[in-house]
Amino acid sequence: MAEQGLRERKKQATRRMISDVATGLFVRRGFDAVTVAEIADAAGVSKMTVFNYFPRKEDLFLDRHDDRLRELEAVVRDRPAGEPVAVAMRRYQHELLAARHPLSGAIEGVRGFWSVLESSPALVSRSIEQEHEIAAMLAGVLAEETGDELGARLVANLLTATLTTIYHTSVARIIAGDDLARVQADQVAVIDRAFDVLEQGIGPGRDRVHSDG
Amino acid sequence: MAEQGLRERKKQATRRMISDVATGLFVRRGFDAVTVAEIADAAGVSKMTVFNYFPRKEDLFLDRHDDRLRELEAVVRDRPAGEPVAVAMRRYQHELLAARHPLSGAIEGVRGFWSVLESSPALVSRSIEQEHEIAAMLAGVLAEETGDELGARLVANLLTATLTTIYHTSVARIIAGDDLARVQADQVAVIDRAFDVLEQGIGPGRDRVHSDG
DNA sequence: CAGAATCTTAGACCGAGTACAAAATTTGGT
DNA sequence: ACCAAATTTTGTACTCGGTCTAAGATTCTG
Repeated sequence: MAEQGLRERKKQATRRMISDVATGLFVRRGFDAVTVAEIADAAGVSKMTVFNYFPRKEDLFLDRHDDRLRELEAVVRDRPAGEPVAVAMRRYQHELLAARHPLSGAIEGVRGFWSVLESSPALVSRSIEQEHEIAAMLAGVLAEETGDELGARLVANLLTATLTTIYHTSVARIIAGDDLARVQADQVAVIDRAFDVLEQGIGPGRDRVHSDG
Repeated sequence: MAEQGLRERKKQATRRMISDVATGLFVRRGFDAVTVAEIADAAGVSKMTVFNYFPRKEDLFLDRHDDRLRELEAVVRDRPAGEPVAVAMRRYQHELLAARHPLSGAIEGVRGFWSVLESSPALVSRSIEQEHEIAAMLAGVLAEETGDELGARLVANLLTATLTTIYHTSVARIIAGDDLARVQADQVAVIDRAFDVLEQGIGPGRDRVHSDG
């Protein structure tokens, strides 16, 4: 199964090549200023081929989404039996951060990434859409586990909101020019605070710091 | 200030007329099957004028967004001093439901609305974007109140996730063919459950089931 | 090596959205 | 009521993302 034949290998290579060429152009000149025809040209390929690999122009830039979706699904599915989703996800976020993973948001590269993203409403819109796909996936997995549709959707949407808040907090600070090392250090507390709120709620109930149950 | 002059009144009328014509066409034939040129034609106006009032085609259908945004902002801003946002928002959701307001999601009309919405990815995408705008607005208002950026964003995003979950729950059931009266009755509990989760968190902490009062 | 299956290509085509300058309409002052 | 300024509407032409189709090139199977 590791062997895939020439055709499949060529396709993977072409896909990556197109994506790389496109990303390079986007970074240099901004998303909207680069046309698909231009990308095809620079990649030595026809416009149709570009769309063949990437249904929308936005997918040329946001092409890690599927991987992320699969990884998040694995986090939920493969967590120890009986462990609350929030606990597994909190741990995963800490791991991302510790590994200096791009998706932790606490990495130098987000500057370039974010400036391209913000350069285009279409790109922003698509990334929001991807966030929604994550929520839908989580809701599906959880509903499968518990059979409780409403509960699954509630948890999935709250969880997704938590993840994006954590990510955006880091990105915002790095964009603002904060020192990377400092942001990385602070993110540990950000993750914990976010998940504390998720687990204990926003209600004024008992003081947030402490749990009596 | 009630008097607005002929020009302003005409603009309002034209705007509404275009929107009505467009909505009619969308309902009959689906969003993507109707071109803007066609709408302009049917409305007896030029294509440019349509875009003059509605920057994107999607706005022709989702034109209540600004009102909603303002109303939600008022709910937060005008709530009794010291009252938690979640409490004010919960009350507001119950009011929407009691008033059989379209935005409660528990109303016959959502069928047509939703079928048009689902008929177009662009429309779905735009509505998700609007949801994001709501979250951003709430985050802004809350940050203004407390000065706590991270806390504001956390609460705003969780709150928005709660609102959309409530709405979608109702819509999904009505689409599925459930009896309207029954859905409306059940929504009271849905709202309370959703806000209970929001206020008390998804953690395993205290038993989630209790407290129906 | 032959034929089936798949991928790529060129070119025409569609619709959303923009640019621009001319024409129509409302406004405010007299 | 009339004129000039401000604003809105319109027609036309254009760009760009995305789809369609039919033909050509490449890889696969045996």
